[in-house]
Amino acid sequence: MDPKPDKLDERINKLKDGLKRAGVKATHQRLVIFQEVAKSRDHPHAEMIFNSVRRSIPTVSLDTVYRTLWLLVDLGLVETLSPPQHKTRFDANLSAHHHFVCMRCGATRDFRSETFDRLTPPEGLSALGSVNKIQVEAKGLCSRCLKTKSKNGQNVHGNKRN
Amino acid sequence: MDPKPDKLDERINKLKDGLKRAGVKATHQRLVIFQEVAKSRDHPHAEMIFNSVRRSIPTVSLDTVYRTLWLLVDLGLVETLSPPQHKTRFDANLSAHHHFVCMRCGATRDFRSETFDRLTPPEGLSALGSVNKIQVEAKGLCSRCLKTKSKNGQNVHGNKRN
DNA sequence: CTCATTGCAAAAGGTTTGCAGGCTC
DNA sequence: GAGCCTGCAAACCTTTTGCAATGAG
Repeated sequence: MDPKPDKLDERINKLKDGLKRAGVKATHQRLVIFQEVAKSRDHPHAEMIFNSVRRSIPTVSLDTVYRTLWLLVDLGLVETLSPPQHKTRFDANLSAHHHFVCMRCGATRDFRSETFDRLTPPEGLSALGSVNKIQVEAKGLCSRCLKTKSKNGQNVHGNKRN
Repeated sequence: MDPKPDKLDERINKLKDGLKRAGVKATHQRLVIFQEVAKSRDHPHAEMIFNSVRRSIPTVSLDTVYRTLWLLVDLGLVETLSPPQHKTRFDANLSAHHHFVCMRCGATRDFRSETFDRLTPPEGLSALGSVNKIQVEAKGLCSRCLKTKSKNGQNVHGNKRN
């Protein structure tokens, strides 16, 4: 949640470390972009980040924000909430079930768990809004992506993301 | 998961019911589109559905698929896996946490739960792939959307859908 | 000084919309 | 037969890419 300043500093150092280790340059843009993601309490999308960053770097461009974000994801310093495939997926199975999601290609499969079905929202969650369902997401890599992982680098079953 | 035929029939009837009750027409396209979503084991996106539907209705258009899917979502007969906002969201908080997601506007907030942190993948899940993290998603409507719900119909904080 | 990185502008997906003809009720 | 639906084409919005200029190491 709302990271305390010292916690934020710590993260920034981790970032600089990570950048150096990866042999990429610690540009002003990268530092500011990371800082904006790290200090936000919601999970911003690229344009929200773009707007915050613009306050300190008015000339920054949206594509730099995207490139930096994906770089940080590749370095393991930032994660995406959902797979990087902007395709809406549909579900006609309205009974209780849970999802295994491949964070590389976005493939999603149901799985059942009586234990997970019984989970209830923790105290205080209702402050954020109304909860309709509690669902568990197992995030990882599908067997297909596991196979092609080393070969193609970041490539995804015929999709390109570089 | 893989729905048995009788189960599928049952769903189709539920669909026809729902359509009639909503006072919309039970066109051939709608029936086939729903059937394709209902019988697929993964969670297809519009184009996958489009391709399946094309096998029985070669002249169907992609926008009809979209319109029908959103209609079914509005009628509560189909759900989307993630909010209908194709914007990738980023997260610099790598420690264990869980998400409250507004299915209307996509707003996402962290929440903590020691109980949820201790969940482990059920037996057999590894058949689908490797699991990196287990995360709980509380899906619902954020307080802001709860307020504007009745007023604007489907509209979302300045975004337009429909 | 050198090469990675940026900003720009244009392209590339995915999704939505306006309109005229077609089909359900 | 009336009006909802569909298909088409074009628009729209988010994200990606090619290129020349810039700046970090």
